[in-house]
Amino acid sequence: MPKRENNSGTAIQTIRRACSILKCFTEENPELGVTTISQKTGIHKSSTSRILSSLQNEGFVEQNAQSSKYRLGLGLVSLAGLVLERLELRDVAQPIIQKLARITQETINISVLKEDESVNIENINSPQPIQHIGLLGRRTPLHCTSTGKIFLAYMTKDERQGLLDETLKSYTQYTVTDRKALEEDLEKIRRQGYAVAHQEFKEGLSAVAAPLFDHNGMVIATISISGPTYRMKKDKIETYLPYLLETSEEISSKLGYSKL
Amino acid sequence: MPKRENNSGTAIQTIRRACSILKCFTEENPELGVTTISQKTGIHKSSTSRILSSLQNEGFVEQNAQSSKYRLGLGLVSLAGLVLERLELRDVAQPIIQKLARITQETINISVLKEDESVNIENINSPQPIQHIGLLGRRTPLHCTSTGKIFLAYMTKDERQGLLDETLKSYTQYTVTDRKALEEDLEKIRRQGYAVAHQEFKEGLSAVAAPLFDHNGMVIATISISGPTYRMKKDKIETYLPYLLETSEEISSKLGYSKL
DNA sequence: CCACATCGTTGCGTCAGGCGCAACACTGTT
DNA sequence: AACAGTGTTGCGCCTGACGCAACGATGTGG
Repeated sequence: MPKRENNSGTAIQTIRRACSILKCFTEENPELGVTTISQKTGIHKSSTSRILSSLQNEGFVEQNAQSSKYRLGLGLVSLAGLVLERLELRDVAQPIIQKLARITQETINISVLKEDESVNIENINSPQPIQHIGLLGRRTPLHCTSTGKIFLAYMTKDERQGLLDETLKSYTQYTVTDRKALEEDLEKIRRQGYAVAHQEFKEGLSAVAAPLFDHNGMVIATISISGPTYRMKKDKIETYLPYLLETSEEISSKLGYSKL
Repeated sequence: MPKRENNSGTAIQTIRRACSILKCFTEENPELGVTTISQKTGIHKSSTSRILSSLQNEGFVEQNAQSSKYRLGLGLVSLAGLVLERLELRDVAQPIIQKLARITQETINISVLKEDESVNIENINSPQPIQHIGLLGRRTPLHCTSTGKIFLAYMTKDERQGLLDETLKSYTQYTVTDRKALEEDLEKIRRQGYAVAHQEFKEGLSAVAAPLFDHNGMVIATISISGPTYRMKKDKIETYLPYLLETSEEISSKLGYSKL
């Protein structure tokens, strides 16, 4: 048997396998067949079938009755709900950002830093039906998102070095891949207290983000407004900014932060 | 080795074990130690430790650096996000219910039926900080919640028989445990097109719910307003009702439902 | 301040349980 | 009707997950 199928170190294989199967499902491929999964993961078809069947018993995946393809199950939502509940931040922030959502009519996200990515833990989607940008739980890179740059800007240079890859991956023609240019951008973000990103991660997508501080003055999360680039021009962003900063300050102060 | 640790049939033990470990975590006990989990599940301490370690590699659990206790991880949120995204209903409903949340200032939930429980797939919490009633992913019983009674009311009697236990479990002194009384309640709910529950599931908790129909005229979900009983008196509910029904009709029509 | 209790982790040898193989039932296509 | 595709399932082999016990770390009470 091949020693390492996808990832790290010492762990129970069955669990590693089960997880790698779960991770096959994406936004683009929400339903997958046994054979496809088997190919993607390199796990034998029979094992794949058995693992899926086990996961189904637990409600982690469901099987489409007609196509007999599998998809992720509601059991995951229950567990994830507990994770989200643990984050007091979310309780505090939710009512407050509703006002911001109403004013801007754009998508609002709250994200936390998890390893070398930021993870959305709360989102209110824009009522304007363009594209769903604010998927709950979505992970995005740090160096090319407004949210991520906030995290980078408010950590020490050493921490930053540890998290960023050698070469900054380019996602669009606007992605900043030069280390020095990024550092300058971060310096500017620290000065002004917010971060902007235009199409640095995805074409046609723009966002503004501000930091959320806890009682220790640490940045524990970010709040961001995002929307299609054509709606998020400079003047529009300048209109939103005071509301964004007001909101972030209100949440931070409820988390026990004082500016002193 | 004992044949059945907790649940059904033929499945890979490691996965069943891993899942039963994950399911140890609750709202009341969000952080657990290896020994505690081992006792709860009946799995040997060493195996428990190894399984947790594997799950940690996958981001499904995290370990508190100080106490070295475990808690559920953000990796689950990413997967659950994909589940929620799959439900087009959620995209459609989210912008619409924001208006309802603003008007009522109470907690709004959207739930779907999953086996013999209803599962919250979307919630907007009340800005009034009393208690968090609308946990995402929370599962609630059918016969004593406004949401659940909607599902029961709009299914056939046979389906209902299949889902309800022999004896209706009593959660509070107000829980309807008499089969006949429940049927009468459901009949009333069908007539008026909404369901009310006062403290039937939890003391001090009240809610009103209405059905959401898809293009086939099937009830696929419910929308509910919930809050503390002292705020949800009869007159208050009557004030909310037209807004609730208007909202549910708006969502249903966007799902392709027409009243004809 | 040390003995003790309790925590979570880890080598080790064993054997149960997960594995790959191949045959299977089933569906939809040529 | 033959076929290529799906997902599922006995079967027997052998690997890999298991329980045991020892370990280091932590903290607690005498």
